[in-house]
Amino acid sequence: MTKGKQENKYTFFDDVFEVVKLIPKGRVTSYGTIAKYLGTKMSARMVGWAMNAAHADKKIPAHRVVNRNGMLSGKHHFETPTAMQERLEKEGVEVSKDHVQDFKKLLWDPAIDL
DNA sequence: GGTCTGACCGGCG
DNA sequence: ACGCCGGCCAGAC
Repeated sequence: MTKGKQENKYTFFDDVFEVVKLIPKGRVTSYGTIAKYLGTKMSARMVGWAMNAAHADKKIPAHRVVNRNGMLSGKHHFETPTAMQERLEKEGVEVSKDHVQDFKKLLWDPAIDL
């Protein structure tokens, strides 16, 4: 069985994509929150890395994912350095100086909403 | 095949 | 209060 199937290989990446896709409009979440929901709060870096792959999938609202400070840390990775902020504002999220206003209120926790 | 980095977080000095 | 460091998983060279 050691060389059976590797179906469970993409658990982490896949889980991240699923959660990010489930983020409601006008709501934001943090890398640590997702990682914690997956059970690996220490691997918040992986969540960000998963977003890198998510960039290939336009169905994944990576702009709704920010760091724990509510700052658009990944904005620099978007098409344009302002695309992330513009999109968030378009969805009703107030963004100022690359950081989400009322982040605590807009913070969407999968463990709570699900 | 081994090494390093990467859109982070939390603890410690 | 601020700064530094370690930790996790996976992909790229």
